[in-house]
Amino acid sequence: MTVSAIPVKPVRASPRKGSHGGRALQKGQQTKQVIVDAALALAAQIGLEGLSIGALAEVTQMSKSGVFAHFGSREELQISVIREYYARFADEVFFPAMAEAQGLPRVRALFANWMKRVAVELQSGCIFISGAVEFDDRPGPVRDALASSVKTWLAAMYRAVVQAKQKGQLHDEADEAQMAFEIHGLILALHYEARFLKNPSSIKHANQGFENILARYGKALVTEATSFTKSNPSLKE
Amino acid sequence: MTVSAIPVKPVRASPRKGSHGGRALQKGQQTKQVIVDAALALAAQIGLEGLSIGALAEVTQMSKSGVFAHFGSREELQISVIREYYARFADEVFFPAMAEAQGLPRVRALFANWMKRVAVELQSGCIFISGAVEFDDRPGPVRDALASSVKTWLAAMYRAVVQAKQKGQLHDEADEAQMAFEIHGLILALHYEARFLKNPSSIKHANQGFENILARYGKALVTEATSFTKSNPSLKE
DNA sequence: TGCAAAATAGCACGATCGTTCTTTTTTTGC
DNA sequence: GCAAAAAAAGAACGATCGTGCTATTTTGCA
Repeated sequence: MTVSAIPVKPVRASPRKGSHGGRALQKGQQTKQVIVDAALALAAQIGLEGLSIGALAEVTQMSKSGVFAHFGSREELQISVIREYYARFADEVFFPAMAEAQGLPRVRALFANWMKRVAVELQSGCIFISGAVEFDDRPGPVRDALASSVKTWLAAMYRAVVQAKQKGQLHDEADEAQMAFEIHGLILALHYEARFLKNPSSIKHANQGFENILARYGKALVTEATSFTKSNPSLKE
Repeated sequence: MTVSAIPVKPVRASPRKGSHGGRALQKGQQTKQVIVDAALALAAQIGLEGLSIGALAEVTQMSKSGVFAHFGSREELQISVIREYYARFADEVFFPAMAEAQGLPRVRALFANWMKRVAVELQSGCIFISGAVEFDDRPGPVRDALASSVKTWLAAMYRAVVQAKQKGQLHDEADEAQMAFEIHGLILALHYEARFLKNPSSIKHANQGFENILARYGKALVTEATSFTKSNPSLKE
């Protein structure tokens, strides 16, 4: 298959990485990273199942066997892609939000970062969503890796909601799992309606939906007075 | 690929269909229907892109070329599957709900039927969802057929919401498109969390989410007094 | 009952797939 | 700079894919 993408030259020989002399990656690790990067871009477009070693070799201007040797199997390649995707997702969505105070501010930040990322993925595609469809009844290590990544993220979002309730920022009857479920639905609807149906008002609807959820579960007037614990957020709280 | 499914014997020769002599389908149309049925089951499991003529021939115990001849191309087969899926969806979800009175009763019926169908599809898979992911940036007639089917259904749901508002059953500020978007999100989250993540409380969350939406957009007390126009629902209103 | 037409089978094609094995090239440590 | 080790290439494999072509079988109608 001819993939319309700009070829990515593998590093031919880069003796030391950059100028600051942190242990440079071995050559093999360098090119493996190049391959995984290309694979991630490819998988975002056409899905994890659409990932082919041949197409990947073409993009990276390597031989099929050269690409293959880094992973040993296609499944291992797919799992590497999932790990890479998860790492980037955490960097862009999760960690920045941890700088916000526990409770509603952090919930808002998590959602805002999530939205920001999905907005980008309306062009490139999201493998947490496409992968879920591709592997929803195909057991195996790839599915396991994907499900575990997704669960970790959703659990983080859920924890933030629980903390908001513990801080008294939500109604006493508010069901945290229910709230997390509805938020997840907004993101999925955004992805579906914007990316597939090309409906341009989806972003607005997703944001409005989030405000609606906050209005329903939150206590009416505390929305603005919650910046008191912005001190020293631990990454695993 | 070996598909673990019970083979479906094609009709060998059935001179007349049943006893009541309505114009029986030509033999060709009969087997075509058998193939499409099998293809629908297969596509629900592994996606429209996973549909292969070889696997289909195996399941229907025909030759590859025999199967192929009915469609002329794989794309045409996929489109046939989409049409069949759409027809069944309309029969199970849309038409029964049209028996309910315009307004909230019909909105409730549409959602309830939708839920009922998705609950079944938690085993088999939904090609409106998997297809959207597979074809979200793959232009062509298959994508067109799929998008048009989905849009038709979502528009029907939207119309029902609009009618509810026209009947004064929703707040004056209620945004119908917003409400339809949020409902769609609930269904998508249900499908994702139940089918992929195997989360058993998803159905409860989806139903609760729907009640939450109604509570937010509806006028508080009219929920029960809305059975006055149950007379003669036209199918295209 | 026979005959044209429709339906199905059989076979082959080029392409692509993941993977294995062997050989060549490049990198690395001394 | 040399030798050992690592990385990459090359070629081939069996399988499966969609599709075209030509036979064969089955059907529907006079």
